[in-house]
Amino acid sequence: MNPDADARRLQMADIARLAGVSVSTVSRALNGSSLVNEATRQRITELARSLNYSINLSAQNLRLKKNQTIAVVVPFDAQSRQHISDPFFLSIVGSIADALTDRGYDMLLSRVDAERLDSASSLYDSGKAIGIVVIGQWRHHDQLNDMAARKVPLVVWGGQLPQQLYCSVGGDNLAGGLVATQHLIAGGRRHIAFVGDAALPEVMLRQQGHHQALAAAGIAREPRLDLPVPFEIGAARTALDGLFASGLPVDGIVACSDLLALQAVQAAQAAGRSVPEDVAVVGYDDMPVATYSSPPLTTVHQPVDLAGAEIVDALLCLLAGERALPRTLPVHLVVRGSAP
Amino acid sequence: MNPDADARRLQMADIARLAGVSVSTVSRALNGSSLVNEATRQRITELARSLNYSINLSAQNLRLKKNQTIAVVVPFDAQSRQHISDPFFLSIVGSIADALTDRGYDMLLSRVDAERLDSASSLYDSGKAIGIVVIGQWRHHDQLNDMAARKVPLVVWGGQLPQQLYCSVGGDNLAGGLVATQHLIAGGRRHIAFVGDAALPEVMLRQQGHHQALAAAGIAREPRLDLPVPFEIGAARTALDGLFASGLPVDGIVACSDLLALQAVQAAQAAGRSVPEDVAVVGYDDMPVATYSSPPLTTVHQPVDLAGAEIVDALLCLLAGERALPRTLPVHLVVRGSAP
DNA sequence: ATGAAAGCGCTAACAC
DNA sequence: GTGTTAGCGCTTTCAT
Repeated sequence: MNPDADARRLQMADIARLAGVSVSTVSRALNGSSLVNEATRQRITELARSLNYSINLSAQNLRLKKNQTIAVVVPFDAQSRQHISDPFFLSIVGSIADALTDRGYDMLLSRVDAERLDSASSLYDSGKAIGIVVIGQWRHHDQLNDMAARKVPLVVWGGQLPQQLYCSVGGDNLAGGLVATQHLIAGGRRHIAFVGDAALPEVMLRQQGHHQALAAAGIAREPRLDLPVPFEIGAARTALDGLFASGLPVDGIVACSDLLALQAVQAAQAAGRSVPEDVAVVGYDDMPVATYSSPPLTTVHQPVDLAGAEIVDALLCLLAGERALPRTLPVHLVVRGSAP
Repeated sequence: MNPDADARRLQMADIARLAGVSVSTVSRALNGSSLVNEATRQRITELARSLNYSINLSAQNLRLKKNQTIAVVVPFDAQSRQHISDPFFLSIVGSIADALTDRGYDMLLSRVDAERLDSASSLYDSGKAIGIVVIGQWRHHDQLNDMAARKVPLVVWGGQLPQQLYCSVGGDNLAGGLVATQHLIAGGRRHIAFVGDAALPEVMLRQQGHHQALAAAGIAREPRLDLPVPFEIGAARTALDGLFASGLPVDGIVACSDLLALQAVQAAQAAGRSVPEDVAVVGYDDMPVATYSSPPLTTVHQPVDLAGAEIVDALLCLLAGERALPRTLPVHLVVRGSAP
């Protein structure tokens, strides 16, 4: 017996030999061509299945110049070499995975340095993927614009910015920031802190909404209440402790993620303030954790399930050669115990 | 000018023509072969980069019979068509993504029906991936064994079982269940509920540890204190409310995830019991949320960062033709407010 | 209805 | 050192 006969991968020629037909017939049979006799088609399909044969995709893709792989890129912070820790980003990835699976595409998950988002385009250039989804704009709107200008099929989860060449899909950040702050104001709060790094476009838009709400209520802006903390875990606590220690009056907090909101709750409690009585807290994202914390978080719900589908649809438009317009998805406030 | 000249993808022949050399020379230059003149190598590399050329991987893979893609499979519950919601599974995926990236592999993320884990092997059979990582055994140890018997390079995140043909990597579930319950017993608790579905191997092992701890302390098992609730969100609350309504004495809870623990805390509080005074709660996983809840969760820490590296190392062993033994990673209890 | 043969874009003997 | 050539496993004309 050939020693490596079972180690070698089965290929079409093997099936053809075993079925006593030519490879072309096998190819046709397996692809459901109507040019092949129904009986032989059955026989070949059967044989292939029983031998657990399946087509070599590298060869098929090469021949058909086809590829069904979409790259999803989750940037990481190179300084801290930190893992994706925020549950929101991971949920979005899950949602995209579902949408791609439904439409018969494969998903290549990769991570790139958040400072070099444009390095993601090598995934496209190399033919690994036919399109790219980047989760978040981070600080490099410009790099994303460059990629789009180079005709890389690209969709970005994030905020919609002026002068934007790429297609973005994201929650309505302006509205999110607005409703969060409006809710706190309606609850009688006047000294509202904003927790999030406005260097990120999404956060900047939320902060604009926040400022709009303040202005509409005739509340003067207090710059020291804007805390530019990153999403990465841990960094926020110090800033929040500092806020409560500063003596600055604070009776409300708008945080840019549920995790940040939970940290705000903790910091407040550690400083001897009760939530929501002394300080009302509004989170962002409405992740499962928002329901199960004590008190449960009032938070801005982002439509994660919808997000994956919208991102993928936009990308497929792009791949079909159509123009894909940026999409802004509706958000809404979910009122729970932390800010009734 | 050729109308679709710029639409067509650049290929080696183009570079060769432009550089005035043959394709083989380009191939050699781009692959850093020492057989090519340093000057021409420079020139070709330069040219290729300036034109943004990069190798067609389908062709390269076909030719080299190579492939650097690992499939990571996250099962989903077909009945509820539920998304991956537990942050732990998503963290593991992130950790694997990091480990694969570090080692120069690509990660294909896919989702399969948790009842048909074996369908994952088509990813291997089709050549999409050279190896497979399955997150969790779910109820189909047997299907995983079949895949391994069919020589699919496979590593499974989960518990180590007897009669196991595949390589598993997982936290030390037995020890985890043991220390969680021991800690509660040391704190004077005698009526300890266990929240998790023992039909899943990982949970079963934890439950064994739990029972061992009870036996060692001479505490009789009360079957009604074992709550077989699934990981999926939401289902647990009813069971927990039922527990507290039943009149059965309960002064401690061991939950199989931090999310389940948070729900236990909520259910206890809703039933008028205070945590940790009336009921002490221990979670599992030590996700970020455990730190930021109130009270913060005492929980069994799983080494997520290590997990990705171990899983990938095991798979690479397998791919190198070596035997990969199951690996059990150390866990430890992190004591916080919910069970001091 | 089926087979023979020509490539898809790349690499690696093998020549020179 | 560089070019020529023969495939990798598949699909698809073009014959028959």
